[in-house]
Amino acid sequence: MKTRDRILTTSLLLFNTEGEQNVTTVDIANEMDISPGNLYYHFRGKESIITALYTEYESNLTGLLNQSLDIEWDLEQLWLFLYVIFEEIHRFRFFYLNSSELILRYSDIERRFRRLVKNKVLTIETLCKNFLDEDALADDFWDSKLLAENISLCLLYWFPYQYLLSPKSDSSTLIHRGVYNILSLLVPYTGNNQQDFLLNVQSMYKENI
Amino acid sequence: MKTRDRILTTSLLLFNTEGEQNVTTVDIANEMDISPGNLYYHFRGKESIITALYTEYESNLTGLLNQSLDIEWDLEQLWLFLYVIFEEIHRFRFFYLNSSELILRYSDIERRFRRLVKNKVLTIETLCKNFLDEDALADDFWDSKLLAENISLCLLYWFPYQYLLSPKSDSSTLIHRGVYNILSLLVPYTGNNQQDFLLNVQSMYKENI
DNA sequence: GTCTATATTAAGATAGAC
DNA sequence: GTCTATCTTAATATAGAC
Repeated sequence: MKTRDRILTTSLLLFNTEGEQNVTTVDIANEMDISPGNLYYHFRGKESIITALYTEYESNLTGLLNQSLDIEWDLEQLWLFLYVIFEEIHRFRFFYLNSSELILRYSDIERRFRRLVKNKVLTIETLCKNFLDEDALADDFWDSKLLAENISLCLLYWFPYQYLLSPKSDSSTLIHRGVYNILSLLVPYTGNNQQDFLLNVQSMYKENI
Repeated sequence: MKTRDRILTTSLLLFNTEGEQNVTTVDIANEMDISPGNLYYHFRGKESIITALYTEYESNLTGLLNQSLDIEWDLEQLWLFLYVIFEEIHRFRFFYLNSSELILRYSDIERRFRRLVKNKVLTIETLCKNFLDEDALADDFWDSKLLAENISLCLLYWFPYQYLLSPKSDSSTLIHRGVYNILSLLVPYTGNNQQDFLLNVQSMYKENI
């Protein structure tokens, strides 16, 4: 593994566990047993490491979101889709543990992160419309919009919220619970099959945990 | 107004607008046109300012939460209650814009913040049980717990989410939309009166905006 | 590509005069 | 109580040897 890649991997690990603001370039170099000077040979500084990480994350997530359009979903596919999204978010969770302050300091990432979130909300709205009973989503545009916003909010802040309540949670369990939580938000909009849908989701949850 | 109080007021303002990590003791002193030395006469440092602000916030919110128990709620009271909570959160929103990193650095606040959030979830659960149709909340304990968790998550991250999507939002509109959003989460659990409840909430929203 | 040594900058904090 | 001047510490960044 090349040093440049090791720097990215190590930075990601430290940012996720210690918080981006609590990690310095020297910390990263120490963790890798290389000198700070070496680190600065590969990257102009911390911001440029963060930008490289963000670029990877953005491209992964955009790929996932684009895949999802024009598909007729069943519950199992939907579960898997949400699972993979959560996994990706978890892999780069430091962006979320600190999104508000991070975007204040790095305005380039601010624009890109905002665009990505808006893209995410739109994808979720489309997905909901394809998946859910159209009659159950009221004519009033608020309903489907509110639903998509709440799902998006949950996707964004699920990990920060869970780490706040219990910092030592097991990540795989957290992801399963996150998927379950989002699917539970859909229940009221599944028309006449609410009871079935809920039972299916619950049994899926129990299988996977 | 005494200097000590002016320091707290100014710090709160700067923390909320610039982000806590982007504000130094010198920034605070400059904003007030006093010397850094003077600031250090009144507070041991930034952490001790933050702790003082947190103590005020905690005591305000605990008071609100305690008030709420053992009351039979109608929709109007509930609207007002949520509004006041959101106002208080907004007043000290810097804690929320950066909660994850902040608690990593200040472990005293970490314990207290976690306790407060848990207290909040419990209050919301009780409140839901009092307010909502008991039959609509399934026997399975997950349902009422999930609902309370989602409301709590929304209370915690409403402002960070909204500022992320549109940084220049008007705060009073944001609060109204936050209350509306939370009440909309309750709709599926209002039993046979769902339609009425939703219409009432919507008209209340339109009145208040 | 990598190291050591060092320069630069900024935040945090204190001492002592007024 | 408040100011000026100054110290300490830590993070960021670069230069030059290997």
